[in-house]
Amino acid sequence: MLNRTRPFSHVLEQLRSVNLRPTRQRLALAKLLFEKPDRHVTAEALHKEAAAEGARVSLATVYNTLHQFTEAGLLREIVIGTGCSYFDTNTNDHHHYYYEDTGRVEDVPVQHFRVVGDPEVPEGMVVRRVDVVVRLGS
Amino acid sequence: MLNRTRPFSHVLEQLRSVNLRPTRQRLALAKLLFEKPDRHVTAEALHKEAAAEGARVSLATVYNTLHQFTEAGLLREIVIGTGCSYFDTNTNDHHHYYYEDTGRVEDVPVQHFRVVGDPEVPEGMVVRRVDVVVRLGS
DNA sequence: GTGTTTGCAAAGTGTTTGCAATTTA
DNA sequence: TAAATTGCAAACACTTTGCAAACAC
Repeated sequence: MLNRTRPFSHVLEQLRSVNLRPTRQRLALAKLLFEKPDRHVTAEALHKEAAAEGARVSLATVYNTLHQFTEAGLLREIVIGTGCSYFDTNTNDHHHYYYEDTGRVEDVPVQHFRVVGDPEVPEGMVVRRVDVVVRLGS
Repeated sequence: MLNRTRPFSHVLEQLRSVNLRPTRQRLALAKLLFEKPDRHVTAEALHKEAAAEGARVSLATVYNTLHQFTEAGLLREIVIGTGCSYFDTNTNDHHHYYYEDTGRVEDVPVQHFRVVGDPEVPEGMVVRRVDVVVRLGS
């Protein structure tokens, strides 16, 4: 079993390397995000979580921080419905289950499910990413 | 080569079968959607297209109609960014290219690109759909 | 005529932005 | 102290909704 928790020193380094100051807000959010492995959070959810812990962070800052962390390579943004974005703490190549009833997002164990073949990309185009979402109902 | 254009009589039948009256607006939109094969439209784009043809259809009606057609099985809704929904006239199982620069959506020829493996779905859950989006940049 | 559909304008939702006050290095 | 960051409230983009007038059968 791989431990997917990201060491905190690594988070700090990565923030430094993109010139993001480790402010109280960013540290609080980073703790919530990276102390447990494989999280999939929405901005709203993370905001509530922070509030529940007593960390005062405005919703606007949560949005800004999630995007800054994404640009720094600490998070991956995934879009599932038009409703809202999810942010995934696992930045490795992998796919997702989406539970339509609860809105929950989970990683698909990559060995069980793969995309094969060459997508024959048009001249001058590059594959930036392949997103796979398995929509589950009951 | 498969002709993916949907015969108009079929559209009419399908509307009847779900108790949607073939109104002027629905017919105009259906013409725009199904007279060419493999279209990927947003509500805004379809609205503009209708206006350009002189068909007066309100944006609210375009939204309603797209959803009604989707429920009737004539369209498939695809989500790519949080921005907006695309509606695809190809309801067969297939995947999509997304051109990040232009926002254009295109079908991936299915023989070039497949998803393999068993997604090991949790107890009581059913795979409703697997969405694959290949994001292209330059 | 009766029930359906439309269009408008208003409301809704998730997200972004402008800017003064605050914090960090 | 200079530059970065925050929080608020307003702005935003896309979408949905309530309701009276218009339409289809």
